[in-house]
Amino acid sequence: MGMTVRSARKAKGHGAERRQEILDAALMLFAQRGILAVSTRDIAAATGISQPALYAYFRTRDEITAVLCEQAFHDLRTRMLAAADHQLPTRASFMRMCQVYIDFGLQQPDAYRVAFMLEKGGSEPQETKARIIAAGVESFECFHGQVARFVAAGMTRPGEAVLLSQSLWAGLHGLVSLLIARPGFPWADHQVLISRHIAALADGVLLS
Amino acid sequence: MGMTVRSARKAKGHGAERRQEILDAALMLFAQRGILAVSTRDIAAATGISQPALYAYFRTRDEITAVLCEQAFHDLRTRMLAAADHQLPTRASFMRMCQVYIDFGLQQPDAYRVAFMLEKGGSEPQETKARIIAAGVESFECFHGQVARFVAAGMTRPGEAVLLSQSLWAGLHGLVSLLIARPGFPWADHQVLISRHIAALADGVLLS
DNA sequence: AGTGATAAGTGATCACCGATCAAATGGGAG
DNA sequence: CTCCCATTTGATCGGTGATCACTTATCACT
Repeated sequence: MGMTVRSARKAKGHGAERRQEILDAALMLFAQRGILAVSTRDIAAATGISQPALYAYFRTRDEITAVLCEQAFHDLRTRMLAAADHQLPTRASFMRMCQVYIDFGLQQPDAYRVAFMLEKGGSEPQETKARIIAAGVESFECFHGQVARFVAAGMTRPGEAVLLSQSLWAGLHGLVSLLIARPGFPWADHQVLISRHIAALADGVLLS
Repeated sequence: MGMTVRSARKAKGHGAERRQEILDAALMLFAQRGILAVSTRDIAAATGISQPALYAYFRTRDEITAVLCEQAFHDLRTRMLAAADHQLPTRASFMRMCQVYIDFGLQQPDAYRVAFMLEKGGSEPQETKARIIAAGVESFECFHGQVARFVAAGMTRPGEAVLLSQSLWAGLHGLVSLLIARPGFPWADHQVLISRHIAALADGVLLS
């Protein structure tokens, strides 16, 4: 039955590779059915191993989502840095930065959900939770560094840079999280709404 | 044993009252332990009935949260209408409206979470889900009505009113949801951050 | 009062979940 | 060939949401 998959797996499986296979399978299932609807047994079956074997690579189910989250945030940092490189701090580059953030959220909704929208679990995954928050903080600091460039260029309205960054981040997050969480809402055209939103944020943060 | 509670319950229990008792107990537990950490058995025990009895009043666990959500949104509409009554559309009243929304979210974080931040459940609580979204839409329309007053007064930047409303709503939601979902983040002082955020939103929406 | 229909509540149970355990498996060193 | 140890597994634990058949209490009507 599962022999073919099993034997194929056994050929390789140097540990680290297997770990990544699990992550790949989990990511696919998360995107496909939604995070909460995927069980450890599903992930194991999709990977071609038994359910207890997962726990040799991850201490808990939440750790799988946490690692996926970290990977996604590494991607976000990469994107933001790539978009900012060699760009003068103009209003256009400000809006481009905002666009990068929103695109990231809409293209990786599950990672975004885990990072910023997930319910505080009842138990105490303190350490796992801390990793997710740390990944978010790291990305925010990258974001903050970008905003600081505009502050340093004297382009922003008065206020501490950290206040501007957090406010702007909240403004971006609001649209991303609502579009993700409530796709059934009677939204205006996404592109129009996003560009109008970014323009409003720019008007709120930058000097006119 | 549980006799005292049982007999006390049985004295009353006209159905509708019991239903509200369940809602009250659930709301308390949700606020106390977090939504996901409360089981139907917990709610039943707190109400003084057995767990299957819940299903005589609510078809599923999610319906309990949905009803609580509807009640919370009724409260939000009441607050917004009360705050807007007899107010001229000035920049100050605009910011007051924003403050009302944010206060609501921070004071009723669990209801807010259910309404706007909850994960799309894997199964199909289509009808229950629809009720939550409908409650959210209803509140948004109230919100939109308020924004429309500022548009009609010619105070806003160009753009369709619905675009402005959705963008502004997203801006407010972003701060509320992040403050709720990530209390451990190194936020700037809440009050300062909130007032700065509201000011930025006003600058982004209203004409200077 | 006695009786039967009706509503309400309950214990037992189902399938599933995340997580853990002792036992089985299988490839590499001697 | 044999031993060894890491890896993998079937079985199982406690807990979850939900459903079932059964008991209990209430009340209208003869």
